[in-house]
Amino acid sequence: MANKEDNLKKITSHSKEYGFVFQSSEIYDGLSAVYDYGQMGVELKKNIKDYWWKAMVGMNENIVGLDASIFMHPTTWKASGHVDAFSDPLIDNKDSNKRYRADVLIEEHVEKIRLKTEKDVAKGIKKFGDDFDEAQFRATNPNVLRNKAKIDDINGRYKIAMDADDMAAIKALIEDLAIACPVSGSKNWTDVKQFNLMFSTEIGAVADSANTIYLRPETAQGIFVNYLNVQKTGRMKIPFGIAQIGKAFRNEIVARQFIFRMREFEQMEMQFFVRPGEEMKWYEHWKLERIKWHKSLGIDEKYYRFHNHIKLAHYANAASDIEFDFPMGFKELEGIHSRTDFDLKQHEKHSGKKLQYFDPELNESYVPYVVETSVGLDRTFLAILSAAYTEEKLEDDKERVVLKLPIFLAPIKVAVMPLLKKDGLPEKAREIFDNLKFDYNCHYDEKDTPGKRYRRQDAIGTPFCIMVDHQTLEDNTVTIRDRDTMEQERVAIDQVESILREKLDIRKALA
RNA sequence: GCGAGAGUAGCUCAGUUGAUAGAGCGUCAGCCUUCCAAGCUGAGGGUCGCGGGUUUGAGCCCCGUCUCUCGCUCCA
Repeated sequence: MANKEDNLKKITSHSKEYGFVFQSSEIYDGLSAVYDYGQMGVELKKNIKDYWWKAMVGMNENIVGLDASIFMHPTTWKASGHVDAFSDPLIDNKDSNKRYRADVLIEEHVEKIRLKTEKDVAKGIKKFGDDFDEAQFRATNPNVLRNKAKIDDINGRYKIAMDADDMAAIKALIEDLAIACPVSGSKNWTDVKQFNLMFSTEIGAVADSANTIYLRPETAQGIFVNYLNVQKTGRMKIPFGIAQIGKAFRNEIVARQFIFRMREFEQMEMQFFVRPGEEMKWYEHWKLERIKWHKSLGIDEKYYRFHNHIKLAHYANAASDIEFDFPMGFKELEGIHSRTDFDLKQHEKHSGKKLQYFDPELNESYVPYVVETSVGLDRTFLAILSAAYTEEKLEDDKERVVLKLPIFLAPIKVAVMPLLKKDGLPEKAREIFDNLKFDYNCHYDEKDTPGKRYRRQDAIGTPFCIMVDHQTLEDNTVTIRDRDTMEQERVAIDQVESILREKLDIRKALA
């Protein structure tokens, strides 16, 4: 385990050293949980996006793309439930240093009181058997009534406080109820702090609370509010999907573990609109399709597993995660959710617009059900990087660090190098480089010994190196060196392009 | 937010009881001409996280502050 944790450190520093990922605003000591993609990272990230887009939009006739704005009408987030569900009142116990959700503490307290009543009822049943009139007992027993009044009072105060965003009142409630920390047993609490997980800002020149808008915490809502636009203008027939890649923002209380959990991150998601009643069929379909996509990257299957949710979000009736064995253990990489018609219904309600689809086959209109696939782009990036990062022991106790990236995702596809920096070899290598750069990201490198140059390319995951040597000048052949096997193959220069094209073809992966 | 640890060159780090800031690697230039990182010569690079204090004198001692890392709470 310590070894694996070490691995995350190694990947983080390798990422920095070779220009994959830098910490944001590093010259100002950095900004926690925000990262920038460097010259290599931006290429890898772009290739992942393209590959996903190709698999989702390119390969499916009934899926189209969308690029919705990050800013949306504030009512969007009321409708989606994020305004209410995405803000947690938090409180710390000063003695145990444990943090709790204030609402959970209060709920647990209420639950305790409720259990007392149930205990009393159970006692009554035991004592009086069939003669026990439970309904009457619940309606008249002084203890029960007292407890019920307590609960109503607590819930009432809680609701008033929350509706008014009155955190002091929440704290007062916790103190009045004499709730103690389960760990320290003390009632020594900090003030209650509200953590809104959505970032907000103001639109318009004049700051005014009426103009508060949010940075989207998920890209999905942009799809939902556009679903009818796309359906009508694209003449889409159910079932169909809308795919989108975009940034999302969450004000995580604690966000760590490199790019795994960031405040600003990127999602690749697809909302699939289906006939009500058929959602489970499509849910299963997309679970299979999505795991297939991950496995098409060629990473060992043991890195992946499904995790089915038992506790569901407010909008879902089934949910499953594809988890990846990151350096810090199995964690969520992608979520596949059956979101029912919750979101569209909510938007109908809040907008007053009909968001129904007329199904010619059934000759009826309905609000479609939605199956969502949502994969973290940055997490996919980290997954690929951590699976690719390899420290190899070679003969003579030598070591090499190589990124065994899926070759079609590598930032640089081929490096061209002259064996020596003289005898006309650089000119010949340049010629090959200048031709290849139209089709592939290429590097030209003539500095240092060949071995050193190979290792530099290994470190950034370049799958192929083309070496121009003296024989090249005689018979127009070069060697192509393979990143993973380190073996060289001598081929004619005019075959290089077709060889590369075949090796980098994604047909096999996507078939 | 709490607790713990850390902050000196691009990276990894050293820096004694307080006295002109160091190494290795990397980078760049030149030499060498070599197919899997270790040849030679040279150069560049630091207001020691920031601010204040003690002192003739602070990378080092004291106070404050910021940031990062780890743990806890949270995580469609």
